[in-house]
Amino acid sequence: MSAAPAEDVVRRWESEQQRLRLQLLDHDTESWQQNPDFSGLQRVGGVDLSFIKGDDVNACAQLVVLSFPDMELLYEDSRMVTLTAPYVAGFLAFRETPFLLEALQRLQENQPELLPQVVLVDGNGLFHDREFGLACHLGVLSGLPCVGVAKNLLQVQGVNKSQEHQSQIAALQKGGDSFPLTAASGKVLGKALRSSDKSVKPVYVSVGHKISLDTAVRLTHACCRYRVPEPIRQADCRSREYLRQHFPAADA
DNA sequence: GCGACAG
DNA sequence: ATCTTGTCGC
Repeated sequence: MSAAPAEDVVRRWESEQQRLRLQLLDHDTESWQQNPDFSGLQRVGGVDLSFIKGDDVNACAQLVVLSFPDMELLYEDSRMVTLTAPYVAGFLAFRETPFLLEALQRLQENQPELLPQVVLVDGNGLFHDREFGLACHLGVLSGLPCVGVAKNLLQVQGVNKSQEHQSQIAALQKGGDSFPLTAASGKVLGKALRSSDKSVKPVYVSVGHKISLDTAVRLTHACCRYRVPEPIRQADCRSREYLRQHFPAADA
C-alpha cells in the first residue's frame, strides 16, 4: 500500500537537488587522494539503514568508521529512527540523509578525532537521473568526501542492461577492472567495478562529493574484502544485528 | 499488460 | 529495504 507521491513534493525535491548540486565538487580535494597507496588516509566511514520486515517507518541508522587500509572497526553507532519521507525512486536522499547526517554530527560532537576522511554510501552519487543521488546529497550537506556504491544498476540517461552492458561485465577479468557508464550525452556518470576476483557481478561506483571518479573507483576496490566494500558491509551487518537484538522476530 | 523502480 | 533454504565449491 504505497500512495503515489504528491507531485508538488516531488517538484520541490527536484529544485532542492538542483540547488544543492551547485555546491558539488567532482574532483579530488584532499592530499591523500593523490597518493598511489592513499598514504595519509586512516579512516573510512560507511553508512546504511536497515528495516524490520513489516515496517517501512522505523529503521536502524548505522555509521561505522574503519581503519585504512586494515578495515578494523574504530567506531560504531546504531540508532533507531522514525522516517518521515516515503521512498520515491530518484529521491532516496530525502528519506535517508537526515539520519545519516545526525550520526555524523553526533560523532563530530563526541569524538571529532574519529571523523572519517571519506564516507562510502549505499546508493548512487552522480550516477542519477539529475546527477545528484544520495552520496552527493550527504556529501554536500556534511562537507565530507563521499562515494556512491550501488549494488544494482540504475537505468538512467540511456544507460541500461543491454547485451553490450552484459558483455562488458563478462570482459572484466579481475578485481579492480572496470568500465565507464556513459550517458547519452557522452558524459561518464560512473563506473561498473569488479570489486574482487571472486565476485562476477560488479558494483556501480560514482562520485558523491570531493573526489574524482577514478579515485573513487580505486578507493572502493581498496576497501573490498568481498563484493560489497567493507565499510558499507559492516554498516549493513551491524544495523541488522542491532535489529535482531532489539526487535526479535515474533516467531523466534 | 509489461517492465522499471538506488534503498 | 524485505520476503527466504539449501546447495555447490574451495
